[in-house]
Amino acid sequence: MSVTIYDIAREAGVSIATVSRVFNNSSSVSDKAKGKVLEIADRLGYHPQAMAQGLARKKSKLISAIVPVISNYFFMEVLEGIQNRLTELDYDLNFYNIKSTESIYNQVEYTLKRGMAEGYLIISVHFSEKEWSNLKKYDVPIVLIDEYSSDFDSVSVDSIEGAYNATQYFIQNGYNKISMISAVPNSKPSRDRILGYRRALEDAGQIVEESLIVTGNCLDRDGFTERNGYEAMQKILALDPMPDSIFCNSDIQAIGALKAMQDAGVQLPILGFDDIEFSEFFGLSTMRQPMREMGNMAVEKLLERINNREKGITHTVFSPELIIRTTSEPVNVVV
Amino acid sequence: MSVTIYDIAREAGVSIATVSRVFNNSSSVSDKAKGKVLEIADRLGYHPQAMAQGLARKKSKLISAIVPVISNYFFMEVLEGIQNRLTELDYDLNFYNIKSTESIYNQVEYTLKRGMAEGYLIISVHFSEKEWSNLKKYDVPIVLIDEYSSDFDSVSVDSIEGAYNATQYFIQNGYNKISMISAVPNSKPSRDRILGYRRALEDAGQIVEESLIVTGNCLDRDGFTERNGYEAMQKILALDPMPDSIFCNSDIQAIGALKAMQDAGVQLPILGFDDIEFSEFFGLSTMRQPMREMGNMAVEKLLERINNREKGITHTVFSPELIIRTTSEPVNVVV
DNA sequence: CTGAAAGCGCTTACAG
DNA sequence: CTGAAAGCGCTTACAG
Repeated sequence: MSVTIYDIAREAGVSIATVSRVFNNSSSVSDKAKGKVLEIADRLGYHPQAMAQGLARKKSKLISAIVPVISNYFFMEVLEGIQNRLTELDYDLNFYNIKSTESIYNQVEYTLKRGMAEGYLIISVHFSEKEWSNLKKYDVPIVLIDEYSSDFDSVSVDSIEGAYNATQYFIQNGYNKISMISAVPNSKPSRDRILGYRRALEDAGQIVEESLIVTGNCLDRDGFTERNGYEAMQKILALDPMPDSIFCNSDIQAIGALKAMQDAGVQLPILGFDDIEFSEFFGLSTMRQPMREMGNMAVEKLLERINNREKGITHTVFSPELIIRTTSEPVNVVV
Repeated sequence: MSVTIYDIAREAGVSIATVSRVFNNSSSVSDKAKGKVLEIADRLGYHPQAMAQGLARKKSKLISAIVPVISNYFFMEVLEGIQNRLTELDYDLNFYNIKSTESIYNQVEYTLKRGMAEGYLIISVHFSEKEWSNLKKYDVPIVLIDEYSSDFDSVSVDSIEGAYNATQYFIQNGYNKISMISAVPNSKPSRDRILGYRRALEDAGQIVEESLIVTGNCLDRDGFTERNGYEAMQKILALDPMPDSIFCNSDIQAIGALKAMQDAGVQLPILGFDDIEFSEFFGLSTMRQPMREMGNMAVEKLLERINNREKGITHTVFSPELIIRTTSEPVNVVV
């Protein structure tokens, strides 16, 4: 059996309270007692048990992250930011991958109810305002990442602004038949990016042609895949007349689009969204989302919320940053 | 304050034991009592608290995964396999990202000591046999993934065999100046793959030229990056005479290598290792590691171990599978 | 089928 | 600086 506070108290000839104290270095303990306890604890390989501490303290030092699917560059990088900040703060991270076979809402609710963590980070899951406010009743600290609800703190990127600026970049460079590769319509980021694209065109006095907004047939992961981008680009290439440039929903789709262009022997300027690790390598121009920073910031907010349940709800919105590399240039260098 | 078993017992006019029983559907409870408890629990939003259950049961329903760095395709896919199997089994997953700034051994040891989880999955971390056996003293269920120690259960892929077969593929197709892109020498998988490469050449009576085994200058992530592959390929292209084919340590490096070839306007047959999601899309021929399956299998083993601490230690080794797409062909189609 | 009670391993006022 | 004691929220023989 594992060694407990009792074992080491007995051996050291002190009370369990004293043992507990040396491991919490809370109130003062005589050097003598401390030394003895530490020595014995080390010899016996003792370590406080997280669950018991959690119960007694009524806090688990545990944060849960809930993501739709782990193997996606965006989540991965956000998660890395989260995890790094959390270890610095001596918190553990546990995470839940939403299963696509069951109701997302139920899964999130279930996780929240279990009450294992002190707080929750919910990434890229989209609910109606009604659903979000339903979740409020669990009265547990939550911060949303890449999503918005007036009921919870959130950190996200301004997709509309990003799409607007990306589109404007093309406009300012003289393009006037700008196509957009989008994703599934019920994806919030995708909708916002379409919105930004539209506004930029309208503000420039260009008309918005619905036929220029396309997505691929493969709708896995809401369409955020190379395959989707490849298919979307094939559709674009079949357009007559062809667009003169492409703003793409996500880098991963842009990479697929680049391949489609290459296979077709065509080169159109293209700009992505995200700036995943691959992008720099491929020379992909893009709107960068500061993913790790978002993860960090979300942790910060969550901890503040945990320490002060009453503070006002805040929403942090990062402005994405336009990164011009080669693919957005007139004669781009495809991979 | 959150509602407890006491609140609902009081309201239902039963003992806390009864309440507990309905939530464990262990022994029998009268339908009447059960109904009342359930109704009240639902109304009050009650749910058993994981930590208290953990303490009382002396098991946490929690498994920890320890990985060197989360944002890497290999880990991601393995993690996904793990997570999926775990939710099916109603276990939670929490994970630790090893920080590169501190001793890996200390970090692992610390995590083990905390004793929060019922078992641990340790992925791709390399220790000496001495270090591994040191860890044995914590007497906690552990299974290793992509790593080997005689002290613990493990699941991995036969890198030597994989490299052997990949190299042999080129040999059988008439190549006789096969180059290899490797990674840092202290990476076990890389070492094994070099070994397999060597043996295949030797068995075929070809001499092994050390100058043909190259890696890039960028050693982040042990060299498993596009950049490293790009740099390595540049070195290979500078060789005189040039090799006639390339076996590459990892798909991610192979993607970098493909780009280097393209930038140089050269096409040499190349074969990777891993079969990450990108690979199919790029037409990359490769030795597939069944990453998700490995994750699944590791979970299976860990649970068996948890339920039977005394069973014999086993090592499961998957044979990687040769996937021929286009890049290994004489005139390959680079992206 | 059900309750009283002990126990899981720790923390933390409280009193000294 | 230190101990006795209550409490964290649940589970589980034990007895009925």
